[in-house]
Amino acid sequence: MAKMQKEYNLSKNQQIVFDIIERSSEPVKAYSILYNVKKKGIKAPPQVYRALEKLIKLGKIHKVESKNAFVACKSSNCEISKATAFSICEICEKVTEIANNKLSNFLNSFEDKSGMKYKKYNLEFFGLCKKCKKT
Amino acid sequence: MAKMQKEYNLSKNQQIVFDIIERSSEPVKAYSILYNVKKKGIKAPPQVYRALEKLIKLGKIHKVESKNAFVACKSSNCEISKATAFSICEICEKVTEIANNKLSNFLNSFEDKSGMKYKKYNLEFFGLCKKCKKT
DNA sequence: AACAGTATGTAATAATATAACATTTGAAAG
DNA sequence: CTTTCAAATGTTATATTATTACATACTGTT
Repeated sequence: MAKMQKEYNLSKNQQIVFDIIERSSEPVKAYSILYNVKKKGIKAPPQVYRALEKLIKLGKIHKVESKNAFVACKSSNCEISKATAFSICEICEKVTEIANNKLSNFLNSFEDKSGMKYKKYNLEFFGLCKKCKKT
Repeated sequence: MAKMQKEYNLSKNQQIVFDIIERSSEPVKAYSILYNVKKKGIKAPPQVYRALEKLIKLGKIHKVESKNAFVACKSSNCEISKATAFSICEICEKVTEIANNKLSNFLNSFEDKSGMKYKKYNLEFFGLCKKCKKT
């Protein structure tokens, strides 16, 4: 039920693109999505990019900037995408969204001397994941 | 003197590219650099991208991922680029590197439950700068 | 039915980045 | 000084990522 509520107002193309991203275990690139949805009638880049743009606005996906790739948002309450953090393994390239209250509280309330009020942030951590650290 | 020490081991192309970026008051895009260095004999993208890659490795510039653009590092002690934070105005697009010990201490020591050890991070804050907030 | 806002389809092209290979340079070691 | 090796350069071509522009269709109001 909660799941249906999350998704029932997506348009056809938005739903198709979202499904691809949600089912992937790793970040998906725009042209990889395009390739995978050709069979569903989506043929051209703008169709994909428009869906991506809307999904980001809705907070259903995030863009991992350092990889130009997209992941589904894991936190069900992430209605609007304004605070994102990822951990990225430099060897296996696994990307995980970080859900950590201490981190988000710190960053959401962060202010520096510039007098700028921050509404949004994106943080990407790089390092070695558990598995790759061992090898 | 300190300045010379900072720069004397850059190669010709690296120095040319670095000069462009350092003199700019805003992030510079790779192809904008390319356009500006044609007169200096740099003619092709790989020449620019190779210089950028090296300069990033040296910590002399950073890439602002959300803008695909490059800025000179402001903190003179930033020998190796491993911890970067920027504030980005959503209206005027001004980008400023954030140097804040509380922030960098917090992020450098951050650990989450994933067991991943972070060596590096990039953080981009978005909001309205002082000027744009008023208008 | 008329309207407004959103979404779609399509062709073309812009912008960003890398691959591959030949050549040159510069510093260190013999 | 010359051999050597890593780094840097020059060059052509191409891969990858993203947007512009414009025509059409769908959806939910009034």
